[in-house]
Parts: sequence; structure tokens; C-alpha cells
Amino acid sequence: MPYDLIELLFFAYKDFTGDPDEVLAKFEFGRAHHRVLHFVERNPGIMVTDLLGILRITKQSLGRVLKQLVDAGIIEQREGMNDRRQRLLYTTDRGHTLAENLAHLQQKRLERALIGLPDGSEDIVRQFLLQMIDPEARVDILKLVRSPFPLKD
Amino acid sequence: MPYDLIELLFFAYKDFTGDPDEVLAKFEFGRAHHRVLHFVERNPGIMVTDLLGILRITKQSLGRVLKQLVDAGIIEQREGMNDRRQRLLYTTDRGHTLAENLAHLQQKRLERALIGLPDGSEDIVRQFLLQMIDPEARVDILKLVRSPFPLKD
DNA sequence: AAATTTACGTCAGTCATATTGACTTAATTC
DNA sequence: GAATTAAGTCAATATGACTGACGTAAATTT
Repeated sequence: MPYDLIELLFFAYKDFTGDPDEVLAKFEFGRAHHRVLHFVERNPGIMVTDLLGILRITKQSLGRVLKQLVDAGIIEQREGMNDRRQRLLYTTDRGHTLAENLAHLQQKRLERALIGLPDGSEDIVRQFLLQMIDPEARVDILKLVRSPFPLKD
Repeated sequence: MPYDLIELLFFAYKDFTGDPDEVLAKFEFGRAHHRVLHFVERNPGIMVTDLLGILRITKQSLGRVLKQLVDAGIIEQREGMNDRRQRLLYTTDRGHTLAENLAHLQQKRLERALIGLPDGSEDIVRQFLLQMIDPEARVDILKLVRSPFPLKD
């Protein structure tokens, strides 16, 4: 039925990722770096394996991007206290600042998109987006995003 | 403010494009082919130049993908009647069928995502997505998507 | 204590999609 | 006739992903 929503989502997502892209380009980083930075920022001390699981990419794909972020002083690796095989990931101060800047751009766009919509629209959009996700993945993603509202699943 | 929406949108979009990806893989096509096919299907007889404008990619990027679609009998090129320089693009019967299949998958997912939401939610989502798009681009995109509802702006 | 598994990293090669810049051909417009 | 436009092409490059294989150290299981 809703044919136009396909296209609106396509263009909306394009602009949504476009804001960070401009900033990242100055650092010679791409979207892959953004994703890594974002999820490390949101999950300080995350294991490499778990990050791979979230991003659903291979170790090799992550490798290069992560190395560049570490070399640039954006992300820091610390040995696990319990398990010394682990290289737990944290953002540095610089990394934290960059991550906040990027998130801010996207939050601003989301806020602007909600302006003028009826009360409760944010929750409707939240619910909509959750239900766009494969049902099996929703529980895991809900834990990850720590959504501020009770979402009936 | 809404931090979780960033991540929900990320995962939602991933699954949204995931459905077509599986089908396209059987044809040895990728997402680039899908985008071209989609907009040709929706705008039969579109000029190459206009398609480039919609997708915002370069002629060279389009070139390879378009050639593969033409070779596979998915898209057809016809000389413009008024202007013989033009190679107007149309889907073939096969292309039309494939495009419908792919759109259907995405429509189904959108419909499922709207289930259980209050009346009027589809319009709220539509408005939200439109407002996620850069303001300057909205008018052009509205013409393109031919949205079934009057969108205030 | 030995064997297995896990966490992480790396080497090598490949593919898809995009880019920039330069150039050509044919047709249309001024 | 000159300039512009529509489309295509050549060449080189970059990003971000993949597969497959292998290595090392640490933890866990047997």
C-alpha cells in the first residue's frame, strides 16, 4: 500500500547519514568509522566480539577501521581485568567529543523532524522503527538502545 | 534528546534494505541496481540525466550498473522522440516484475511496522520522514514520490 | 596436565560501489 | 556556425565490505 514511504525513507536516511559524513570527511573517516565510534561511545568497555555482533561485519572489516581510530587517538583499547585476552574498547576524550558532535547532528535532525507533529508522535515513530526491525532481533536491540519508553513488543 | 532513535533508525534501515538484497543476490545484483530499477519503474521514460539527479551519483557510477541491467533484460533504452540524443529508460516486463517483487517486500515490512499503532500513525510517519529530509530538497522529492496525502509545509 | 575453545589479530586476495578528471560523439539550440 | 546538452567511455583511485587461512595467547574443559 504505502508506496511513497519507501522513497521517503530512502531520502530521509540519506540525509540522516549525510550530516555526520561531512564532519567525518575532515578526519578522513567514513561511515564505517562512525558506526564503530558510535557503538563504542554508547557501550564503553565493549568487547571486540560483541561489537562485531552488533555491526554484523567480519573481524577483518572491523580491523582496519578500528586500527585507524586507535591510531588517531579516538578509541582506546584496554586489557580486560578478568580476561586478559580481551581488548576492551573505550572512546578517548577526543573520541568522546567527536561522538557527541556526531550524535548531536543526528539528534537535531530527528528533533526538527518531530516539530509540528501531534503529541505522542515521538513514541509512534519509536514504535514504528522498532517494528521495522526483524522480530527476532528486537529484544537484543532494545537492550542495546535502552529506549526511554516502555515499548510493547 | 532522542538518543535511541538514532540506533533504531540504523537497525530499521538495515533490515528494510535487507529484504531486497536477498532477492537481488540471486540475480547477482546489488543495492545500486535496486535503486536504478526502482526509480525507472516509478518514472518510466526517465532521462539518464534526471536519474543521475535523483540518485545523486555520477554518470560513471550509473554507467556500469545500468549496462548490467540492460544486458540482463531488466531495463530498456529507447531513443527520445523529440530529442534523439536521449536514451529514455523503461523497465521491461521482467524488470517490471522484479521491481514489483522488491517493492512488495518493502511495503510488507512497512505495513507490519504500522500494525498496532493508533489511527493516523501512517501520516505521522510520513510527515516525520519528509521532515527528516533537507528542507530545500523536500519540494522536489514530494513531486517524485507523489505522496497520497496532503503534507503540510 | 593436556586438549579444546575463545578472543583477537593478521595476511592475502577479491568484489561492489562510489569517486575525479578528461575526452568523444551526436544532436539540439542559439 | 558555434555553443550547449545528452550520453557514453577510459583510466585511475578509494572505501568498505567479503572469504579463507593461519597464528598466538589466555581461559576453560576434560
